[in-house]
Amino acid sequence: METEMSFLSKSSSSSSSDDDIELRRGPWTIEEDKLLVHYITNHGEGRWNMLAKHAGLKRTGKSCRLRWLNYLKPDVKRGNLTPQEQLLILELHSKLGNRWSKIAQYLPGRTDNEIKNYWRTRVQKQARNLKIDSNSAAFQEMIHSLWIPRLLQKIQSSSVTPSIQSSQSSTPPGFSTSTSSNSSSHSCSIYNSPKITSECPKIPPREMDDSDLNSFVKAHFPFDNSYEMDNFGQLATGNFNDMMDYDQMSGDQNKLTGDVIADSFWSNMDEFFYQKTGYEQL
DNA sequence: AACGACGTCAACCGCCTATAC
DNA sequence: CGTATAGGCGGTTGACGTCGT
Repeated sequence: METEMSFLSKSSSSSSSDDDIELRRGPWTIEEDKLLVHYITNHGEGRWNMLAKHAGLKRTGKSCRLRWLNYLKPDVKRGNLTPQEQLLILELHSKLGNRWSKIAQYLPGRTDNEIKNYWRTRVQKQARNLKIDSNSAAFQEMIHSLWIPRLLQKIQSSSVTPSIQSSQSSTPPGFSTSTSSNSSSHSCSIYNSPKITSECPKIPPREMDDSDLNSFVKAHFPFDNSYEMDNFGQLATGNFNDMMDYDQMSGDQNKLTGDVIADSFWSNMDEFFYQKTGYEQL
């Protein structure tokens, strides 16, 4: 790690002129993380350039801010996105486009960076494989008529597993827990699929303000941190102590819960597309 | 075992906007 | 009003891990 560290002369920066210290770049060390967390715990966040200096970090304010928001902040969630979260991202992206920070506002504990990475590595990959422009109407259609119903189905079928089963309240509104016999044909008209259940989340109209979006998300994707913690246990491991043993958390627990669902979902997706569309797989 | 291809994701870059002066 | 600075955002990069051959 340390060997990859590079430096940047601060003299080129217009934001500070007092000394010509070299700024570190590249991966953060545990020591740097500790300094940053300790400083923010005692003094709060903000004024990042000053913070970096006072915390004794040879980093730009921007770098500190990013490290804190995307990694160190206690409520940052780790682990694969749950099907609910994936569903919400698909929905919100269709409304908001590449406004990642806006989308992230509706996914507690998830960062814009994470959502952006998810979109580029998972969703855009599928578009590439299908040779469809991910911004095209055809791809949007694909998402709404195939992916989203499939995700809803996944959510529903996994509602009997511990990952989705609510420990204290009910299944989130918008997701049926009904054990009705024809659940396998579950789909939703709003996604241009042939069959309807009234429990599907309704896509808000194209033009929405923040309160519209908030209402939609609250009504249909009501997972907050406590809900996620209840249901996914170690999945939400965003505190500093846990962060300090990331070696331990690589895999085991995650694979027991939401990750299984997410992994199998994506691993099945290629096959699913092929069946539904006849598109050649690459 | 070695190697290359590919996927993931943390981190950086450059631009834009808001705010202070 | 104009300029400087900080913060925020989306796009991109590159290190590293995994998988297939």
